[in-house]
Amino acid sequence: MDFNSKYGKCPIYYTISKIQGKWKWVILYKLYKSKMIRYNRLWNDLKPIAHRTLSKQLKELEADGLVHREQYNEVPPRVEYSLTEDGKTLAPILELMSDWGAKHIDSDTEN
Amino acid sequence: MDFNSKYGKCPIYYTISKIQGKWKWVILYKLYKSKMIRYNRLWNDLKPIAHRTLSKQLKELEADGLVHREQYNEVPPRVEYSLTEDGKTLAPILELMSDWGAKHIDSDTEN
DNA sequence: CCGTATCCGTGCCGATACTG
DNA sequence: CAGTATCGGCACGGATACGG
Repeated sequence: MDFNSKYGKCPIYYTISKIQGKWKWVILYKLYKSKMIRYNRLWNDLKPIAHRTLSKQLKELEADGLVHREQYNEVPPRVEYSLTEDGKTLAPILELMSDWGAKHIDSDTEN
Repeated sequence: MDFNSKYGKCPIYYTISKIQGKWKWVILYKLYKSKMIRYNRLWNDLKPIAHRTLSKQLKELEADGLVHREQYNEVPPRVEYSLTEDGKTLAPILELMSDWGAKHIDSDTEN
């Protein structure tokens, strides 16, 4: 494996590097399930996430072309987030990750 | 979504929390593809990873029951790592992540 | 060969307060 | 409502050296 170039030519390393951050996968999953969701709704669903964190990770996802941001100049302001076409290609991974987690939460004795 | 309990009852959050760490997905992928691999081989393939990092993440994966460690008391010592049955259930995700990365590395203009 | 010990930088992330 | 600004802690991970 060659890590000299930026993403090391290791496909899976590229993927996890691109979607790094404690909440990014969860954010993507939420957007995937909601199709479209307002900032505050997202924030409430993901609480206890901090504003700064949510905002920053959304911005990064947007810059990476995975998330689309639509702003309506109303009063009060409204902003809706959704997956881009590129972002939607992650859907199978999101589903599998969620399924895997669901199966293993149960088998954990605690909780 | 409820994050009061340890894993917040959010399956995908559980998954990424369990497999957190800059290299864990790559390590798992390597083990998946190799079936079984010696420590030094792994270290070479993942270079520039630090010993401390590789060792620690392997230990955590072992503690989480995803990776099996087999030690042979020879001279020189030999240790082989492989996926447990539980670890193998991640295979579809590993495949998809790798595929996704492969597709998107190409479409990145740089590199 | 296969790690652990030690030390240390930095980058992520959270709390809180403030703005258009 | 939808964020940004500022500040700070701390956990993660890297370099290096040493041990079984």
